[in-house]
Amino acid sequence: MPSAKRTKPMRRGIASGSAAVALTRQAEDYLKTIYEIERNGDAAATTLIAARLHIAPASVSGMVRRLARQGLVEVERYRGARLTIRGRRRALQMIRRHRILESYLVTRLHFGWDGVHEEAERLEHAVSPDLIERMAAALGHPAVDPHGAPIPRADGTVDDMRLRTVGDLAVGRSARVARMSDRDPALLRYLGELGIRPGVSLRLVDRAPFEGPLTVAVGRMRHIIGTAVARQVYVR
Amino acid sequence: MPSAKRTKPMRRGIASGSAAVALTRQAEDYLKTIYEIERNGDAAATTLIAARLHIAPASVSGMVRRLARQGLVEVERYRGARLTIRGRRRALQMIRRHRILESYLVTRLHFGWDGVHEEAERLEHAVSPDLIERMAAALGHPAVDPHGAPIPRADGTVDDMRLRTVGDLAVGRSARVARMSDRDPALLRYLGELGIRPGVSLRLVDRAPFEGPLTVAVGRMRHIIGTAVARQVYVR
DNA sequence: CCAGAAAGTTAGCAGCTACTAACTTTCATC
DNA sequence: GATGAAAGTTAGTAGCTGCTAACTTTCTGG
Ligand SMILES: [Mn+2]
Ligand SMILES: [Mn+2]
Ligand SMILES: [Mn+2]
Ligand SMILES: [Mn+2]
Repeated sequence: MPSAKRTKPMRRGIASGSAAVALTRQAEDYLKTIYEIERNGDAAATTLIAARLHIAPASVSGMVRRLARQGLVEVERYRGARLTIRGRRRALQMIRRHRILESYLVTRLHFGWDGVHEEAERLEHAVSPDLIERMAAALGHPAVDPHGAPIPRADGTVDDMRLRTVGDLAVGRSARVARMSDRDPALLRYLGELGIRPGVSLRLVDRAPFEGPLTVAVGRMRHIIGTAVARQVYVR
Repeated sequence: MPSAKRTKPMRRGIASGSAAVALTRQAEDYLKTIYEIERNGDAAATTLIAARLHIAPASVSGMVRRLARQGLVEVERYRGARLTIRGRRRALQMIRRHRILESYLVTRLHFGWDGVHEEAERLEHAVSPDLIERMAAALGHPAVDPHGAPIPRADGTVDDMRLRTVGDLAVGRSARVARMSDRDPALLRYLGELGIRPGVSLRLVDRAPFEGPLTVAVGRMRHIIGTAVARQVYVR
């Protein structure tokens, strides 16, 4: 029942400067992954991409080459991949879709913030730009998603500043929770139980030596959390 | 960013009787197509499947064999394919997804009834059962989609009776529009302009000889439509 | 009944994506 | 600077899905 099928990706849409080419689901996920890794400064290393996507490093080499052939990344052999302008545009488009979807599903269909990521991870490859913009409009064009992540605008811009984590906080300092990783549902449920969510204020009360657990005050509760958790919670 | 990837389809969900196996987008569309063709009584012929999916007949032979291997269809060589119980269950699940999606997109996100089919055709493969049931609940468990097609229930039952078309009507008889094909956006826009939509009453005023055009009365308007159009409008 | 047309199948090819195994390059450490 | 570990690449394999070309089966009309 589909309207068309191609083995080769086909051109789609009107496309202003450089035409938007149809990519596979996998290619789109690679671009997002490379974007996220590159945010830390360096080119995206094969092993990091592989780990994030739960695939073997050998598989990444092949896909990265295909992406390079399509002009979406630049590769320096044995060194890693960087998005081209076109690649970054596409990555940001996918991230916009993902975050609008998460926002819509949580606010309009009462998804839990811990399960919504997986659903968005699939839907982002199937929605049309039209549907995404309708959802965005229905929500009043939100600036952040349910996990506090900034939503890229339709024009391809984002305010994606690097934030400190609770782990970086000095003892005694307060901060407002800005954002947290949405990848691990169990972590999100745990943080939810602790009352740690975007917008909440907290204070680092104590830090045990040798990378030990941290004591944080949230409201009038105190919680002891591990460093792995503290590194996933971004504050402002 | 996906949680897992497999080359081989993997098992998913809990599965009561026979486990629900993950199928590709293509396999799911084949099952739907075979279901629709089989509604006319006969086994689904290779050429018909191919025409509906816009692919070459030779490609169908291969996929049908794979579906047979998975126990979703039974094939009689040179004769056509029929869904097994499992295949029909899966087809109906996809049709439920498709129609709930269309209903949701039209009523909640103001999609036009002419464009919504294409969007649903992609989304149906990406949504979780959970999301579909949330949408169904939000809509109050609708019985028909925006084109008048019955929505299979979550338990796998449908009221999918065969209907007559406007073309079958005797001159002078009235009938209520029940349903129409949703495949061709241009046809839907045309019917919309004529005021022909599910629920509307119409009367066949005249029929020109030799399979000629039909005159139908809709409200106090009269329209002359071709037989090809008349065959796409189902009445009760 | 039989010949040609229509329908259907098989074979061979290609691209995508993932895997493992084997090899190469780069890095880190002494 | 050598050397072993870590990172990365290539080669070969496999399944899915589509294609065209060539072949086989079935249908149809005289
Ligand atoms: Mn997410
Ligand atoms: Mn994804
Ligand atoms: Mn439809
Ligand atoms: Mn579909």
